[in-house]
Amino acid sequence: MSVVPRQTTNAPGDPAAAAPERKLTARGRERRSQLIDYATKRFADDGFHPTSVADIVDGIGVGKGVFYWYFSSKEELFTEILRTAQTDLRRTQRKAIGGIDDPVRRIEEGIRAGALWMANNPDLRRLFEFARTDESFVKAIRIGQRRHVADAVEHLQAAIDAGLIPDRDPVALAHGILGVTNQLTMTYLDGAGGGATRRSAEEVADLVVSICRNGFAGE
Amino acid sequence: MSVVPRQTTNAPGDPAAAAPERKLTARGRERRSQLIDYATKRFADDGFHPTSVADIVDGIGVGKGVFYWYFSSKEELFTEILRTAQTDLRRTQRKAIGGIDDPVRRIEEGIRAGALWMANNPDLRRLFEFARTDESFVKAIRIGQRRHVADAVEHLQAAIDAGLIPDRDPVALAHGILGVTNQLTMTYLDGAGGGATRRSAEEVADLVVSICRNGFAGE
DNA sequence: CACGCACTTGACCGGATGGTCAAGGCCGCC
DNA sequence: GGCGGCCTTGACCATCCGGTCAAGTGCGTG
Repeated sequence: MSVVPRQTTNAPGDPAAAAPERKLTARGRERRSQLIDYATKRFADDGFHPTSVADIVDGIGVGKGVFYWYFSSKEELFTEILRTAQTDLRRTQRKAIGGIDDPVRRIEEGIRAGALWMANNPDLRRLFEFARTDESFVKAIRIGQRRHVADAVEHLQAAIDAGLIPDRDPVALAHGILGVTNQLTMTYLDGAGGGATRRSAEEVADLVVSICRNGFAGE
Repeated sequence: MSVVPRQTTNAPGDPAAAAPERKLTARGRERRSQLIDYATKRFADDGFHPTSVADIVDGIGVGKGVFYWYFSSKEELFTEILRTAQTDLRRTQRKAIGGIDDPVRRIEEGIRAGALWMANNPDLRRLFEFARTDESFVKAIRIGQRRHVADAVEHLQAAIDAGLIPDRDPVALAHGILGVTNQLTMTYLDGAGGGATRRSAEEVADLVVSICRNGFAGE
């Protein structure tokens, strides 16, 4: 019997990674979550490539078949983690700016919520960062990032239209905000701060907002 | 023809992989550069882990032994690439602010030079980004980043002392600048810009400087 | 021209990896 | 109590990987 090598290439820009889509009982759903949680931790700690499927199932204490009962491949698992994380981040931000009317405050609270999410989910933040550097996942990450940027642009444009902030390229601004958020949360909350003082999540969020609003020279 | 056992390894008890440190002829130096250049490209295109030593030597068209004649391991090669890239970036920035006295202009030209370097060395930028996500290289990358931040902090502090910019945490500011530079060069110059307009390296550098200086609200 | 050393070859090794599968256990439901 | 399907096992497979090494090749030098 010939071995089917790999099922990739469907429509361009649409990575397949078909999930098994099985009927899961309560027990099954629990095991699936367990796999996702444990894998997230291992991927964040040791990296995606260095973490083998055997590492994951051994760490949980189950047979290898369990993994492939719930996921069709290691890539699919990772993509699934990314997708749900992006959804959660977006929901968190939307909720944070819920009842606010002032566009500038909407921007600021959105930034703060984003920074806090990164601070509270350091594993997922690391996974995002890795995914941006790996050809296999770059596409998946960009879908969420594009949406993320679009959300921010909307509020920036509203503030510009209302004459509340200067008229500058809102897309570039949105990317700038993203960059500051990533870098500062990593530096101050992931142990990457070389000699930098340790800070709480709230302090870092305030710092991010302040820098995004004023830059280094703004009044 | 008897062969005297070659003594390639250095002093015993040295656990860390060290460079072979051989006497290289002109031909040898050229080969070494060729390996570094080709590996840089492959690492940037396909990723560090997915690129095997066999890929590298096959791509160049030499035997596997050649690789291990010049480098003691794949990790050592990568670390070497990182180190020389960091040195080059720093030198470029120092040169760019050479004859400038005004602290604010020094900051701005430093940022611009950094952004231009990233734009002109997209492969190395990607390698930096990956290295930050991999436990094995995080330490190496942080050495350079710490120095990079320290340079920026020095100029920011000078500007603060001269009363030219507001007195805000210069370390956080420096990290913010780094984050903006990385994100914008990636977005606009690495093909990661989802629908964003294509821009020249100079335009992006100006954008980075502007955002770092004023944020989204600064006048 | 001959000698020695820088350089190159490519088969080979032990081990790890992603993924498969036939077989068996377990649980809920009739 | 028995049946069917969700779940689990773990040996097995083909392949690949980083790294080694004995055996050359060819160039610079004396």
